[in-house]
Amino acid sequence: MEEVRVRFPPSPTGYLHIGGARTALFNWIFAKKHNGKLILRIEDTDEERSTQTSIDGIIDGLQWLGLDWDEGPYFQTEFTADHVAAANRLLASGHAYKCYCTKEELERKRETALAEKKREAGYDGTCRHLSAEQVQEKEEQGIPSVIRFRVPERQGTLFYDDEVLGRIERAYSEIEDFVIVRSNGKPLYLLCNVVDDIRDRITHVIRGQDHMTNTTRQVLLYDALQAKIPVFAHMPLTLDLQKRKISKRSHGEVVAVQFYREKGFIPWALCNFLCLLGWNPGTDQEFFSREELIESFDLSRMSRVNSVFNYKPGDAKFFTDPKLIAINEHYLRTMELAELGDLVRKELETENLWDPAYETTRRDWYLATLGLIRDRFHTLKDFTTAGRAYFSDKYAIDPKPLAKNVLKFPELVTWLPQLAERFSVLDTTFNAEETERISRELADELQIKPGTLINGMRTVLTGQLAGPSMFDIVTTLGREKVVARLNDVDRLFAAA
RNA sequence: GUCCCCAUCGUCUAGUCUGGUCCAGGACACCGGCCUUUCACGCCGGCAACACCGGUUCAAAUCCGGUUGGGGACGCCA
Repeated sequence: MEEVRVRFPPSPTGYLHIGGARTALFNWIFAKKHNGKLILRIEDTDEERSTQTSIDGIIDGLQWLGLDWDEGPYFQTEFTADHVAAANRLLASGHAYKCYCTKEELERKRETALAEKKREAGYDGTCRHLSAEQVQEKEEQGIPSVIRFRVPERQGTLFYDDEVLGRIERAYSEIEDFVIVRSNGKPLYLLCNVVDDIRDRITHVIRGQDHMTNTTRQVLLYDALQAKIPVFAHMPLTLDLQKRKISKRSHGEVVAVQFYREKGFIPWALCNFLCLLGWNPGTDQEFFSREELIESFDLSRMSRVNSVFNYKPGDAKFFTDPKLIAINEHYLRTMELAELGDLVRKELETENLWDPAYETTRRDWYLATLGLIRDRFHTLKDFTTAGRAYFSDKYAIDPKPLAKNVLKFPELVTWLPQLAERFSVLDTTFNAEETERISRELADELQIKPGTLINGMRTVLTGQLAGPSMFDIVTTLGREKVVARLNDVDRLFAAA
């Protein structure tokens, strides 16, 4: 059987956004599923808009997501000779012709057509039937020209069979003679893309529905170049709540892959979310390991309906699609602790909170602590913010619990040190049961609710309103830190 | 405007090809309850959709036609 070869061909004119990442993901899964190859090709023929920063960002983003490729990155501009040769072949075989119409002329024609509101398919064919003499004359005058593809003057429709959408048809008469080479000699996307796909022996072109009109024209190109037409699969698009195509321009960083990296998302969680946009396995399964996704994936289960990225600007709680957050949370609290440990390590390192002992003598403590605190967290960032008190003695006290659980009870300034004193004599018995017993006992003696002591303790020890069971916190932190922090309670009153 | 694609809960979607098991299933979000020293997690329960009209049929979310709605494309961008 023929080797499956797919490609991801981003144009480096901006960062990698989630739509592009989704396209890359589906191609990646497809390649893996069929033991095929994924080719990364940077389509940088638009010299004015292509940037190195963008190239780096795209590659960086793909790597972060864990989407690896088998060949490339190739750069389209390195194959200009191929593209020009193909254009010349088309010219020689009569599949293309030189067009001397100027940009300005065409623009004027377009505008008048638009004004009359009866705009027909593109180019009017002025240069299509130029005689050899006329062409020679123009050449001698040095009039610049572009190369246009000569769309066959056929009755009926052109069609191709899309793996997702079924048969797609379009009347030949609806397809204009499109430009394949600019007047400066630079070949255009439509041609380059086909020439490269032929050279790279691409078998399946999996891309967005926004390419559908390109595909009909490219099918013509494959025929004219006498190459086998690949299988096309047009995926539904991802839109915003206003049903607009998502883009950097109108949506900003929330659609950038980089944003999720900076926000502390787990790369695979983003992939998992993305694969559910326009695809489902036909079962109720929503969480997939890589292997499971590759196993379950099938192009035939791709939806034909555009999906909406449920993002509401200005929402403090749901700063991106709530389902994406939910999926990230799911992974955060169910993934292997060792794996989570590696991800959190990076967070701790950037905050200078990493202790090498977490890899050795304190590894058990490190992983157990992550397991204790992760249930309440949303992203990896929470480990160094809300969870900071577990890894550092310098942590902020949230004003809300400070007021509610501490300042409201001024006597805590003596109660908590009292508690600390009783804790301090505990040695091997400094465990959850004993610390709880002692705390309740003291509350009883002071004739206050245990909650007063417990909640005050939580605020002082972690700076947080909420957290794990208080006595798990106490044992995790250890006697020394607990005693020190409780004794230090007066600083909170002093500061207030 | 022209061509192409699409149409199930607020969002992601199952079900449509092969009509009956669907007074439409799951997930997220939301609401309520349980658990609890806090907040979560977890568990239980609830709210919520077949765009509209007509046709075919004993029977339509499912097939057909139309309407409406949405999207995409219409560059010497990719």
